Amino acid sequence: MDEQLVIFAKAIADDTRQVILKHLCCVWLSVNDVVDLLGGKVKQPTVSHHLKMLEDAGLVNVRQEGRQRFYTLNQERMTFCCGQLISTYAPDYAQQVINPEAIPIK
Amino acid sequence: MDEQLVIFAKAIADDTRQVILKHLCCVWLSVNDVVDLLGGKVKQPTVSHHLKMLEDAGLVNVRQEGRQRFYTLNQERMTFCCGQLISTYAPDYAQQVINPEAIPIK
DNA sequence: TCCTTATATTGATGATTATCGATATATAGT
DNA sequence: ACTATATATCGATAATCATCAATATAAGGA
Repeated sequence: MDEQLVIFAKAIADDTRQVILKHLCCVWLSVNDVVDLLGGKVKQPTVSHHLKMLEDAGLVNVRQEGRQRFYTLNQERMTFCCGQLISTYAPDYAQQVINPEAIPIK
Repeated sequence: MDEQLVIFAKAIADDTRQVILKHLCCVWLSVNDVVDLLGGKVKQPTVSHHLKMLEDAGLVNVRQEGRQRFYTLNQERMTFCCGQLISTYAPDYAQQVINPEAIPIK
């Protein structure tokens, strides 16, 4: 059993976290930036909690700057995990769908 | 927000269900077949519950035969959902990694 | 040093979910 | 019709998890 794939799935198995991931795509945002972008739907401690889960799953990169922590989506990791999912649960498609050259190692 | 992607993620966000999916890869199994393959770790009602979740997510195909229900992994659906994940959360990789010709429509 | 700002952590609460025993339903065989 | 088998559903319970208010930590500026 690939424990990593379960951790990955749990990390994205929440609508709030998926919204956060979308906001973190291609940009670096501080925690409060994310809180603001969510428009008051969730408070800061909740956002911190979600970001920690995403960090534990390797789905975000983090950069500390002074007292702020900036997060961004880790597209390599996302791609790798999806590649693992397809290899494991869609082996008949893996060959056709995936270009192994382009899949990040880890 | 793509609700389907959250449903998909929730469906695979459980280790028992991932084990079940692996057993259902490339073979048709009855509910009791799955129960047996899990070696007494989970009872039949629990397996039925998991299979229902997987069915709701479209991740398994079902075939009724007499009083038995046979399930198998839906690799097309798995591939489609992973393609959606990559398109959404790894757009910079989507072009290189995915062969759009090979991705199932839905 | 004191105050402010940014984020993490703690503890509690409500909601969701995984699990099971018991039971219902449905089908096949006798 | 009766029995056995296969699966689904129900109701309950325990575990997990999302959320928040309060507080701790840590860093920058006065």
